Amino acid sequence: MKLIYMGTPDIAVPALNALHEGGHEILAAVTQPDRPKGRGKALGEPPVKTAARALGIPVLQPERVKKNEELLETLKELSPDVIVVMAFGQILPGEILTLPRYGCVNIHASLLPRYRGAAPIQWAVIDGEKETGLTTMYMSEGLDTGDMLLKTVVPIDKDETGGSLHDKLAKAAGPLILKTLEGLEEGTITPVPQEGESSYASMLTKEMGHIDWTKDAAVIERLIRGLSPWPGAYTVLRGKTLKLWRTEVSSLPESGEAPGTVTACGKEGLFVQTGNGVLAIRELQLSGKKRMDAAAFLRGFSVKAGERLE
RNA sequence: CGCGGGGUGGAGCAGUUCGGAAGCUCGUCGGGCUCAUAACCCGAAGGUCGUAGGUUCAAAUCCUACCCCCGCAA
Repeated sequence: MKLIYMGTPDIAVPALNALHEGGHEILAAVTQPDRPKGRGKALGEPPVKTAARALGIPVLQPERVKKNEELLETLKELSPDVIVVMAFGQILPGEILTLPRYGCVNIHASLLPRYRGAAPIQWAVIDGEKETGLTTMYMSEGLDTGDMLLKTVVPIDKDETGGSLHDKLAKAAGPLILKTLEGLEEGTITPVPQEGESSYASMLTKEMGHIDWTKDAAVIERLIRGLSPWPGAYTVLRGKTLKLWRTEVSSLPESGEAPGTVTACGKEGLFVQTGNGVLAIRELQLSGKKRMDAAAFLRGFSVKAGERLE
């Protein structure tokens, strides 16, 4: 099919490549404008732009897509059969949604109608879900509310992080979108309205990662996994940010001390009392330092039992 | 020029203020003790102190430039 691809971050790259390899004619890739990023201030281009250029696909980077006559005209001239959207980052106006013959198809990283919205992957981990997946759907003007086409189910492992799940889903998106387009062309897919329990996965913020030690150890452990590697979960040790990368719920008995208190530290790691249970810190990173395992950290930085994490 | 921390044997760090012997906790190797051990005791190897210049009798330490890593912010 002749299509236009809209997407921005890493997760949208494999699907673009798959469409290209699958023999579809990609008329253009629409992505967000280059923005300053990184430590310096250098202008960085969205991953989808990099990927599209590598494939020789023209790139469009409108500042915004709503009320953008120029963009609308360009899209009309290209006359795509379908527009495929994955993690584009902007809401598409009705004029665009109805433009292609087969409409606009979105790839969403959850099993809809659950986890609509911006950060479905991380929230699935944080909530302790056993599985999640991808859903392709027709786009409507609501947020991830359109009729569903196909799904792929992906299990969530015990040690799954937001990052690892992100990668799994990104890979799975290619085959799913190819199958979806094939089905649309052959008329073998019946769109299904979203019914049943829906939920919304709000955007992640840095502040979410500030650990509340009064929570259950299991809840904190999942939060740390879900927010890894971005935006990361952290606590504060002696006034410095201490990121926690890997933890385990410990079987050690509770100390009876206040939540956030370090109860023991040694080769096995750092143990922290939570609101319910003890959490063992395996891998961490102090502000300005590299990420390292707890044993290495303790060799150069002595933490005493009884210290508080805030 | 967005703000800030840092580069010291294989790992994590101290030492830099106020120049003057390369140190700590581990790891590795050898030996000892032990029924045994990730425990304990004794010993050893291993370092261009990020790079390049400069100041000095003398630089990890002071000055200049550059490279690299990381936290915040986006």
